[in-house]
Amino acid sequence: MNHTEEKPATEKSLNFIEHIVENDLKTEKNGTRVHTRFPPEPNGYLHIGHAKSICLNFGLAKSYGGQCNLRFDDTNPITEDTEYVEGIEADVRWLGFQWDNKFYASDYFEQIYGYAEILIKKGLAYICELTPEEISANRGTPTKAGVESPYRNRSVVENLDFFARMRAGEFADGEKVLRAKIDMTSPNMHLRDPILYRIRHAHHHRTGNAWCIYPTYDFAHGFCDSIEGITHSICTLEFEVHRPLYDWLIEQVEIHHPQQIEFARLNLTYTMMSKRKLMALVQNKQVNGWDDPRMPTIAGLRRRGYTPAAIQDFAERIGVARRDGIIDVALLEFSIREDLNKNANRAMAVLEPLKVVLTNFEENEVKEFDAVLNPEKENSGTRKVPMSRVIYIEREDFLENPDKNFFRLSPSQPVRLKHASTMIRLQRVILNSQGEIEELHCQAIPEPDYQADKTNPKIKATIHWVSEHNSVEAEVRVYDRLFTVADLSEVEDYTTALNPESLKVLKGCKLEPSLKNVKQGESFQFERKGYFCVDKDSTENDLVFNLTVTLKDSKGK
RNA sequence: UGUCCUGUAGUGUAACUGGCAACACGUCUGUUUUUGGUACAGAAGACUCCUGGUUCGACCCCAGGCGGGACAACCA
Repeated sequence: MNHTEEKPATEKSLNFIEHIVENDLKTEKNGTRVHTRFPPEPNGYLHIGHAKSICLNFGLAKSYGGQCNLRFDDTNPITEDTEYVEGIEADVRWLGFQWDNKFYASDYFEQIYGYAEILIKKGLAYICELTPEEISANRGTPTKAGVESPYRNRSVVENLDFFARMRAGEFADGEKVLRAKIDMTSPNMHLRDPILYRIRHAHHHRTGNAWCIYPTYDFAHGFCDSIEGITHSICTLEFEVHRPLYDWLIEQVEIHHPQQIEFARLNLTYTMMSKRKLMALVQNKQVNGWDDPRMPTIAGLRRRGYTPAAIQDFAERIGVARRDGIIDVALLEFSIREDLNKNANRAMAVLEPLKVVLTNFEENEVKEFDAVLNPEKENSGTRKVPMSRVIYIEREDFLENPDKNFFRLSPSQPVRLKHASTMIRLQRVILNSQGEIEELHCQAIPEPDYQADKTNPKIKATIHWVSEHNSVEAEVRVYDRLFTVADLSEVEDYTTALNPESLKVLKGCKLEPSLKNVKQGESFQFERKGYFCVDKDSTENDLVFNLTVTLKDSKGK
């Protein structure tokens, strides 16, 4: 049977944007072209919400044989920096996408300036000398019309002259702006003579000091789309009210008219998605940088052990629509578990060790077992696991006074040691001076011997373990959600919702010998615990692992 | 007391031109299992926001309500 071909497109339901694209293709609105773009502002790092947009834009181009540009929306020199453009490029590539072209809004500053002159000549733009406060006051409110600027009806000649002198640097910041002349009574605030150009004597990360006036987002964005021949300009819902202005500007200048389409931004439970607030978390040291594994940034997710495949799968599953909502973070966790279950090799690691002496082992006796690397993957191979007189098991896997639902080791219940075909039966509990359990003495019984004696209790559980012999010590960072509240939009001050237990550093964890020579970024399933990856802080002698996500746990149900 | 957008199982997304409301996650059962994982089988869960209209037939079209969101940066 041949499984090479994809499912026919008709079997897959389309999202509303795909419906639009297919219809445009059918009517040849843009010929056979589909051209999208991902337009980040280089003023911060990308997060999982951006990943949704990246998957959407690049994905659309891919599935319809089109192109997708990466375009940095760098119209505000005071917040932008090359550090961020580099980070963004790395993140997009890491996610698995390659842009057809890389552009910057600043590439078009000269052309955009020309469009401004066209508008002025058409009597559709003017130089306004009101202060920011006056402009704001004159704009009115959504329910109250604005009033026209006294500078609104200057002559074209005067406007052209002032505009040239603005560019020449004759005026200070804020002294003058270029405004569109549209309608101060429009119910859409964005049509009340929006600002097109402002004076900013600031160094731009790409154009240096060539300009001291910069176009606003509204003025630049549609023109950039148009110049690049974008067919579908996809953005989030908050730009919906900007669309009439987007359309108006392009119509006045009479150039290629891309279609702006808005979709609902991603919201995730227990996750904050505001770039500004994420920046604050970093600056206030509530996390350890943009790539802190608790951060929803691409860099954070990468360090946490998330894979591009899992993030793409997640983006696919959540779909695209226009209604606002909030996705359960459990869906993201499902995507990464599904990927890692299939692809991560298994290893045994005891995070909170309890020493167990196997009393029937000789002092230097070592047995060795073969353990499969990944039971979900054919021919994944095996690794050697040694067993010696002293082993460690997870503290939580032993209970002196268990209830009915406890399946693991207890005074009356032996357990199997995974991969070892060996049962251990408790002989003695050794307490320290505080009366706490210090170590266990157990008898090790090979499985055939154990099963041969029909009076032995039925084995109910198999636990992981690590022998002292050749074991590796490591630090393991166990993460929990950064916030305690599911819907952060309902919290006035997010700092009150921070989870004090979002990071637990476990030291002295015992790992099996196969984990001795791991590489940074490598992922493993620590059997029965979860998926962990090697952190960048890891060195040859001091291993550090991050919890990516725990295994699903139905204990106690 | 404006304009625009938006209401479908707990969550998210489908349902093409008006024709049995489907899929995924989550939840719950069971089977298998040397991971309380995975896999497999199954279940519960929706007056499709409400009221009326058009129609043989409405999640879909129309009217009116109600709920949620966006918009008043020289940010994007």
